[in-house]
Amino acid sequence: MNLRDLKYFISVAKHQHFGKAAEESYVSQPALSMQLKKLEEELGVQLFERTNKSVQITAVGEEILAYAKNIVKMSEDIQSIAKTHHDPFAGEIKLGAFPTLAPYFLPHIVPIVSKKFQNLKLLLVEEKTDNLLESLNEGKIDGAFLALPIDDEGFECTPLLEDEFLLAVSPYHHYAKLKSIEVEDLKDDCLLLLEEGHCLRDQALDICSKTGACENQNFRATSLETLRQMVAANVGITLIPQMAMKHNDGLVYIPFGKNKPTRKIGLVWRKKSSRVKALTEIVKSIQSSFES
Amino acid sequence: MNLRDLKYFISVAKHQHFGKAAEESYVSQPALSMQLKKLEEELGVQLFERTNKSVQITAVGEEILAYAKNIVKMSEDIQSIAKTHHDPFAGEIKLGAFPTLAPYFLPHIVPIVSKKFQNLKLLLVEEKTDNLLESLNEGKIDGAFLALPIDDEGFECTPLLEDEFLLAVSPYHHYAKLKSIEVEDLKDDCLLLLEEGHCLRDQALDICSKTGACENQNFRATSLETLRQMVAANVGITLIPQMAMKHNDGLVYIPFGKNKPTRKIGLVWRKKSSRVKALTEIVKSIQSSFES
DNA sequence: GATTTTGATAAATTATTCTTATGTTGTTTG
DNA sequence: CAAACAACATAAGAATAATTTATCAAAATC
Repeated sequence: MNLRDLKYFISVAKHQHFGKAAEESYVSQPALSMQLKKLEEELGVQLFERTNKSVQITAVGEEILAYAKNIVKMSEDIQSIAKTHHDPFAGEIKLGAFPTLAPYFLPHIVPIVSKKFQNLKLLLVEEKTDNLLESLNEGKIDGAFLALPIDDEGFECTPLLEDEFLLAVSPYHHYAKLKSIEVEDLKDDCLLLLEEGHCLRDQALDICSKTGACENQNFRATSLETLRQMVAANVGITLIPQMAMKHNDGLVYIPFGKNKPTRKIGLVWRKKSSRVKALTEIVKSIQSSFES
Repeated sequence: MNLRDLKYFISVAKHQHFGKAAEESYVSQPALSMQLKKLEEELGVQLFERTNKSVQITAVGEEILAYAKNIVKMSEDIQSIAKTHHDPFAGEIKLGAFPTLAPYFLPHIVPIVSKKFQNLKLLLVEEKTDNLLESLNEGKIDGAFLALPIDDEGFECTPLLEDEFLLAVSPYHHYAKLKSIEVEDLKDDCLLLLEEGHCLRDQALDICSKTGACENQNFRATSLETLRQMVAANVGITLIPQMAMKHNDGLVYIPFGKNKPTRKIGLVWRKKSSRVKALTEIVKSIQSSFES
């Protein structure tokens, strides 16, 4: 069986005439006759009763015709699906971001991207980095906004921005009056950190280990907002990325002086991703939005 | 696009491996790779992301996969439909008989045929001859029990039996005592006949015209049973086919002597009918039932 | 009765698809 | 680290399949 044969079949059923069907199918009449004969032989049933006067579909033919029409329709559906996806800037694209980035970053870039690519549906996922990498690998998402570097040969990473860490303290904390601070000054402090699995925690720990600062072992926040509340309550101090900084949230943010600790944010995708085109264009549009 | 390509596609999606898919499809791996590549080019979308390590279906691929599976399933449905109809003595067969034959003839032959061809569903239609011929031509029915001869080149006719006409009279009629009668004896009689369109009427008129008998113009029955009632009420006399004769119906049936008028009943079908095999076998089984 | 219509058939050509052999790339292993 | 392996892509020739043109045969029309 063959899609083409089914189309011939449908055409003959429609016209009840081999010649007209052949014309409609842009083939010669013998070609169509032969294919139809072959189809009948393959199925072992007679699809039409032919006389010189008329071509009549049989009962089995009628039954099969319904299926044939459905099959051809679905094959056309496939082509139309392909066509809409043919435009790389159409269809759905699934992006992820980790939890300490998503709520502060996505609200900025989503309007930019969706305005530029009107036919692109952005589906967003907020997950911890490890889960995002797994989803990426499994093809569940097309790209992820992650803290670079990502060490995986299968991935392509494009840096987007460098996000500065600030020291967040309560207004009543003795650091609150400082205009700036150095990383080394923290060597005797204990920082409040997020629970395991957050990359922000790892980044902060990394900074701590370089300076001698330690982690407050009594508490681990489950979200950055919780952390913010804890600092406001003067339970301790922490590092907050500039992006997550809020004005009038009851906290004092102290910038670092010379060796500013930062996190580098970039978009990551599978090298062989079928959405490479869309992803690189998304990166471009985000980058140009930073320039203005 | 092509049914085979879709099968290849489904197989690769299933195994996530070209080699295994090729094995399952009984083709070489390059053949499968090429067809899939062609399919991708035709559709203008990438169906899989390929690395040496893994084969992953794309989002579009996933979407198309669902359709492809459906298409392949339906093509298998077609084959199974064909297979069940492959037995020429299976499925439905539509037969017709005219009204003055159907109620007396079909009850005899239906049990015989349906016992012999257990998988054959008999659908029966009772219509006047002209309508049956039209239905036959249009393929609405596969065969018809008609009074022969039928003059149509497109039809095949097989005679089944010769049905004798008897003269039906009331017990109070002056013919009632006769043991037999000749057609010529009716030359001064007026017969009760059926309304227009019944072949029995035409047959009776034919006999009348040969003998000089006339039709009773005051009344035309709509069915043979009505006619029987009229004769019983001694309104007139008529010709009744032997097949429709009843015992103890209050009528006297007088057989004709030498030149017995008869109607010849046969099965008629389109020469090119797809059910020729079944029809000829049905004829055989009916004929052999008469012998016993 | 000649002509036209319509589907079937035949032979040659063209197109497609397959197989085998080989290439390329990345991974695993001794 | 090189060799072997695994997996998909590519190439060329062979095998299949489908198409076209020409022709036939049956039936219908004028």
